[in-house]
Amino acid sequence: MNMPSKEYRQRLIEELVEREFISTQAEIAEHLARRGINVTQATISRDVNELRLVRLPAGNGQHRYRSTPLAAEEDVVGELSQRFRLFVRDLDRGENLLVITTDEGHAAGIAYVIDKLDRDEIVGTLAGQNTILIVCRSVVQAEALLEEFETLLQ
Amino acid sequence: MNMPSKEYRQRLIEELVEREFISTQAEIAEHLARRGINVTQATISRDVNELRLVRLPAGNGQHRYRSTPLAAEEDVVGELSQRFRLFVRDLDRGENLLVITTDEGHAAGIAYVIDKLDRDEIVGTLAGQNTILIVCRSVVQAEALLEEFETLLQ
DNA sequence: GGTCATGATGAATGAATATGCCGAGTAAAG
DNA sequence: CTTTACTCGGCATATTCATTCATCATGACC
Repeated sequence: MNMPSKEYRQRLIEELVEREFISTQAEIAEHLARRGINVTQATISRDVNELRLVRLPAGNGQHRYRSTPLAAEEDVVGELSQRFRLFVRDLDRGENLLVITTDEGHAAGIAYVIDKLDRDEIVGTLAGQNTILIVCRSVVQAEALLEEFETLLQ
Repeated sequence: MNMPSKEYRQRLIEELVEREFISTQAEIAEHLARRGINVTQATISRDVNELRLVRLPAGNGQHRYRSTPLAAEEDVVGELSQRFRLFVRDLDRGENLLVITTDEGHAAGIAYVIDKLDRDEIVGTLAGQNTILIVCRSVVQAEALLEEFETLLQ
């Protein structure tokens, strides 16, 4: 019925909460209305749920809606870190090698994702059933990469 | 007045929400009560605010309090379905076969998980790079299984 | 002692959010 | 052209959360 689709509206909401200090769903509805999108709070509530937005207390009685990393699925890095979180068991470094232990059977999948990164410092990857070996150009680069991955995994 | 201080109570709350799946403040109050700490929802509300806890939507209408939206997710069936969503592209049925299309390289991983289910109605699974073939005992069972999987993915 | 200020809390209530139910629209199947 | 199945979203309401107001306890001060 409405040309501006649900998807479009939700994208606007995501942008909105990052750009502005939004503390209620009614407020979101107002902003959308100014853009010509008229929906009720009920709809916003459903959107907020699907987008997995969060109402973060400021500690002083104020609140602000924020998106969470858990919601960022379009974002490549976000998605990547999700997948990693799920399947990567362990990270280790030895010389210029990184060893990643994964859930059984997932090594090939993770390795494929890593290959797609097409990083210069990675010479190549080798995947077994639950282990990936990443060969880096240098020890220093291996360390840097390890740290980067660990950050991704928090 | 109360021996168990406000500070102590708040520490308990922080532990609690990380350890258990808590979705309302009333629930928090219950748990505390079992530990002999009797406070009302009003107090919990103030605590939640001061601790800056967050009520994170699971995307399916459920909520869980978390100490930070950035916190790692390690548990829960609800999140397992999330994992599948990331990797399962498509579900299809033909006769007594289910065909699952996955992200490139992930077929083996998903197939392994399915194998571990050890379901009677599954005769066996066959995984390529991005496709899994599940052979069921009967057409009816294939249909039921498909529906079950689809429910998991919502 | 009394008085004042402060902080924690509950009861009641107001504000904000979630949801059951229904109808409209749409697409696929028959 | 029906029927069926789904998705979306409004309305009304239920649920959940925040806040106001009053009370009690504590400590500082005179």
